[in-house]
Amino acid sequence: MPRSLSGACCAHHTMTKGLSALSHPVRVEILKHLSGYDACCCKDVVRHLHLAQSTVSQHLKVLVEAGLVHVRPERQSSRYEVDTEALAGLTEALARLTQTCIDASKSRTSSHGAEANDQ
Amino acid sequence: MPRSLSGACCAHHTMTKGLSALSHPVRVEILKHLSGYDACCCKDVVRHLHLAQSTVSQHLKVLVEAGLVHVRPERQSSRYEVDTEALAGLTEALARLTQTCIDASKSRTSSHGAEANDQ
DNA sequence: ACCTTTCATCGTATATCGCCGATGAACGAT
DNA sequence: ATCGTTCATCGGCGATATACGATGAAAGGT
Repeated sequence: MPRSLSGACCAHHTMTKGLSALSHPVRVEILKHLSGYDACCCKDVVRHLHLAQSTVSQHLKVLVEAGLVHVRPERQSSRYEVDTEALAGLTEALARLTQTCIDASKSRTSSHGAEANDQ
Repeated sequence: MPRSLSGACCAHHTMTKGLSALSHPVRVEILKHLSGYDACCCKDVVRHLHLAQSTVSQHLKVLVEAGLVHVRPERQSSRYEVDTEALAGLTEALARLTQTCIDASKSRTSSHGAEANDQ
């Protein structure tokens, strides 16, 4: 599922969506909390953070929609769980982007690297 | 305020700021373009994308403020350059978070698979 | 001098985010 | 049936993000 089939545009969109989900400190904290304690429910996260239950529910929704968290919608207390594969895939996507930029920079400075010399 | 994380708070904020900067497809595209072509100026990016010059300038500003891009403010044509070390650092921070979550998940499933963590 | 190019910034309009309280639904217990 | 608990969703409010055009400043060419 974390696989993007064709163009890089789709992959970009998937990556930016995931990064957007992790671009808020509260959601990063939620992710760590979910990974630390199994069988996490919304109320559990609410108790750990100091936010309203509706706010936490929305943050969880963002993480779920980004594919980084699985939810088992049990009526009494929904179980939230980190999708470690999706998280690893997102990390790998960012690592690929980083490596692309590094390679491009290195190829410029090693092969010709003419136009960036003066200062 | 749960100050459970004293030292990691700053690191979290840095990471989320960087991820926030990369959470927009246009900025990812800008980053790739900057790494590919040296001596990139704003107008160059404008020509590559189909956005107004002011919009591109703002996106560049976001990348600069996140520390992912260096700018040499030459008046005629400011030079933008990817800070590959900062980008690598951000990637590493995300990789650490991912590893933390994976380790926590593995320790739960291997040692004690207790799921009923109800209060 | 004048004009062009390039860029940053301002102002504005729209959309989304982040937070909250309130509400209703689903389930267990009494 | 009546509570109590848990959770998702709605509506609202303020703040931020995204996009644009317009403007001004700096440097170079005429």
